Amino acid sequence: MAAIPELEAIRKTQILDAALNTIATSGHANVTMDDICKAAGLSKGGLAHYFKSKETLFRAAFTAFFDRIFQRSQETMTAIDDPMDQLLSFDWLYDLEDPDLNIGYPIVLDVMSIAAHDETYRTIFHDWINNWITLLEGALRKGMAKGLFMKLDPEATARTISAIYQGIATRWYLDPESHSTEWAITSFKQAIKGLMQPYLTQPHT
Amino acid sequence: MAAIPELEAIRKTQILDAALNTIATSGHANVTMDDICKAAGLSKGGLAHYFKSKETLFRAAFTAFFDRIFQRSQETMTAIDDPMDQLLSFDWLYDLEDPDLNIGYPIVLDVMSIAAHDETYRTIFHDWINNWITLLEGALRKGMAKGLFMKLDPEATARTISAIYQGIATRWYLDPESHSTEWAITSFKQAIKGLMQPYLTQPHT
DNA sequence: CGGTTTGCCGACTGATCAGTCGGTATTGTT
DNA sequence: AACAATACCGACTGATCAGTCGGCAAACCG
Repeated sequence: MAAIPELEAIRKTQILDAALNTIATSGHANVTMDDICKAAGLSKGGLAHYFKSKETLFRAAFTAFFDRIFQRSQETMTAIDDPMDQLLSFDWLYDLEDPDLNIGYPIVLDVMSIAAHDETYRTIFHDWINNWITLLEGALRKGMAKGLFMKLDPEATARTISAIYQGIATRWYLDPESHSTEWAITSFKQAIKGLMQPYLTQPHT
Repeated sequence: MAAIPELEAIRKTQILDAALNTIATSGHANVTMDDICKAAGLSKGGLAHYFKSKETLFRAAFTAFFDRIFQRSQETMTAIDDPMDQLLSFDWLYDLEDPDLNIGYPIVLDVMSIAAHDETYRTIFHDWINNWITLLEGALRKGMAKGLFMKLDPEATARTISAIYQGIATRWYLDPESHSTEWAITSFKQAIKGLMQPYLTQPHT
């Protein structure tokens, strides 16, 4: 019997963290179960006790990661009051010192490349995006309610804004030599402000 | 001896095409040399005669693909005169009927995910982006020379524009259920027009 | 106490796959 | 004709790896 009842939860997060770190470092295609065992400090059999197969583990790891990122986004955004500032609040994406992001970029790129061939991963991606959209949509609706933004399609606009963030972030991460952090931050601000400009009832400070 | 002297070139493109199609269908991580042999109508030994290793073949295939896409972009763009229309000329990206693009999206996503862990692929990505940037930069410079755009940083702006295209295209491809083609086209036009708005000397028709 | 369950170990197995190599056939050269 | 080089074949090899399984130890149960 387990000494502590929460052992299972502890082990699972321990394994999921190990999996995420290993995948982020080597890429999902190059990761073996042995690598993850080593990173998690468990044996093959021990790991098998908690996750039946590699696929199960990978999916759980990716899902766990996206949940974590969503929490972050939500917390950052709700700490801000002005709707326009909320739309622009994702500058924390451009910080590789942040451990979540450091592993996050490779993970997201891996998930997207798998999603191109796998229905299940497409769903994971879809769900993640939808969370993101819900947050941005909230800010847009609030702005309309407050009379700051004119009438617009909040979902479509939210999708455009998040796609802009993602496009710029991908460049910034994969080719930092040509895409500085200043470029990234200036770019997303200009792009999003430019997009919102026609809908603003008053100039944004 | 070869019956026809161009045999080598023929075989190589035949193999590269087979590789690209197979990778696009299954994802680079799931493709075996045997798969490619079958697709190319050659045996293992036959294929080995032209490409020494899987890595060599993959790199050659990806590079060949990016060259092809660059050609396309260049041709499309030079057929257009107005600089602002040139910036907006990439709506051909949003057409899955196009065979190049049909295989192109999975390929690009694969390359990006590999690039996250592999210097060589980062270079391939970097070079591809730079080609793209050069084209957009040309349009921006022409616009400035013509007095249509006010003074701006052409490289940084070109990078922002192409990042917007890519962000929107990725969404459109991976989650079409939530990102319609109309959304994609409206989005990139709004975003790019919004971005350029402050620099326009006269309203764009 | 004996018996059972849980947690974990790591050697083993079977499958997969990249790359090799001896061979054949066709074309060209002398 | 003899020889050589190129183009291609496919059986084989060695390495890798996911998943299995028998076993052990510690904790709990009756």
